[in-house]
Amino acid sequence: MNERVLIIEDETAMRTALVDLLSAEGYRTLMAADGARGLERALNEKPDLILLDIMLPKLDGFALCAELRRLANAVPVLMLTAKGQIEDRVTGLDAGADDYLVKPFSTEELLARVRALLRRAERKSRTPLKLKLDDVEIDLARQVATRGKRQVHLTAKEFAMLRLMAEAEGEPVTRQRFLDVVWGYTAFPTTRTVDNHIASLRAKLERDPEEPRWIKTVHGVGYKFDR
Amino acid sequence: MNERVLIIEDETAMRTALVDLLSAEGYRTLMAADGARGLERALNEKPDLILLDIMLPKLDGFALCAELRRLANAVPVLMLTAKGQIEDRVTGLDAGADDYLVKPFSTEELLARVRALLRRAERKSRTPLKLKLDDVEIDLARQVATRGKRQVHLTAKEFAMLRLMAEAEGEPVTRQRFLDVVWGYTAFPTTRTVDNHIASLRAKLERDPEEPRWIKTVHGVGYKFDR
DNA sequence: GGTGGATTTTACAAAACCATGACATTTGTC
DNA sequence: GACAAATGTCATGGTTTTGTAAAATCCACC
Repeated sequence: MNERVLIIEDETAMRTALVDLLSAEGYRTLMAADGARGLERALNEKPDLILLDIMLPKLDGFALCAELRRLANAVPVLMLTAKGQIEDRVTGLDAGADDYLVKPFSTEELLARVRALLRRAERKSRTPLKLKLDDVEIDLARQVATRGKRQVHLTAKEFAMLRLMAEAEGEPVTRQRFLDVVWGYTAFPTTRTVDNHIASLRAKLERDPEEPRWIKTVHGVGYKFDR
Repeated sequence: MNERVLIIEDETAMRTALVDLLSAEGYRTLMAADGARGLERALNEKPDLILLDIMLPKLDGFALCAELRRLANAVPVLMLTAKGQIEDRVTGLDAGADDYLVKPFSTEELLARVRALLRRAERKSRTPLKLKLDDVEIDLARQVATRGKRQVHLTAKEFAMLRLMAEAEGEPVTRQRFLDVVWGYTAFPTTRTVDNHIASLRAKLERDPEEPRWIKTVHGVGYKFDR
């Protein structure tokens, strides 16, 4: 409870408005007026969420976000963009933002997104970093999998898919969502590619890949990880 | 009681007419004259129902509705469309509207739909997300059913039919309603198809499918779920 | 520029799901 | 009980979705 939100925004009026709004909602707020300080506070104070303007002195929002991700910081980022400032959401999301909002926006709209992002993050933090499937152990953080003593080699994509399913906590994940999250918004493989990776995951992890115990198909929807 | 209805409509005459009509019927009314404000009020004030014009300044009805759903807001939406404005109701229902009405409509027609939607929503909020039938447990939200330890596999259509019957709370559901709700307004299978799906539901869920304990036939009407 | 692994595409087979109609059985009515 | 209408059930076929192997491509690294 009482999540901490870092607001990185150079316009004073907007910044204080955001602080007031979020404080009134019960969030604790932190501020920064330029990109360099913003990055510093983000790393130092580990907020639960960042509201990030794109146009910023010193270091713009894209660069800041990309740098965070480069440092393996997974804090949820909600980008704020003036209309027309950004051609397509792709750029922002590629830099690693989790959602974006076009100014001017209504307060409720903002709060709804903030809540959604925090909920998603909460869920993420709840998912264990290790999975056990019969005799196979998977360390999602370190990207290592073992069957008994022997190492099982999984590729980066396979780990990412597994993590996404684990975060879904048993809910099915659609093929489209696999593509959006694992592949990103700039790559466009066919949805059949997903099936192939599922097949290889099953081949490596399931006792009987023909009758999967863990990675289940949800016909017409996608796949789910069954505990 | 005293449900709150949000009216999003740019034509002043129509808007005041709707407000007058609904107020006279005992509903509390809220208004918005364009899509952006409409979305804001919808999120802020959480009405029990929204009357939504399609042609709107700022943000049209389809987009508004789709955005609501994206934010996981399930408020019932009744779309109002001028004749010829919309080729098929499918588009609106695809955007997540619950019903639609073509202008000009009679006041009684409108009130009937409003009542129907509110009743349906009320019911929905009352129906539990899990059903128990002897040893079979059904989680309608996650779409998983178990008999003892073992999973019982139900198809998407079967879950949808079960949910519809559960929401009816023991009232019989007609074959036509099954088709309208589960199959949608674009598919037209014969009513016999419904019977077949009922048969497979019984085969999977009933102890003795010949003498169903839960899924009862109401001769000349349809089927009901008996608790 | 060659090599090896990862990834994607492609193509085809298999499985799941669904719709239909025939025929048997049950129900309601007279 | 006889009849007609409604429902149960099964076999069948068609369509969509999924499984998977093999070929093609990509890409980092040497």
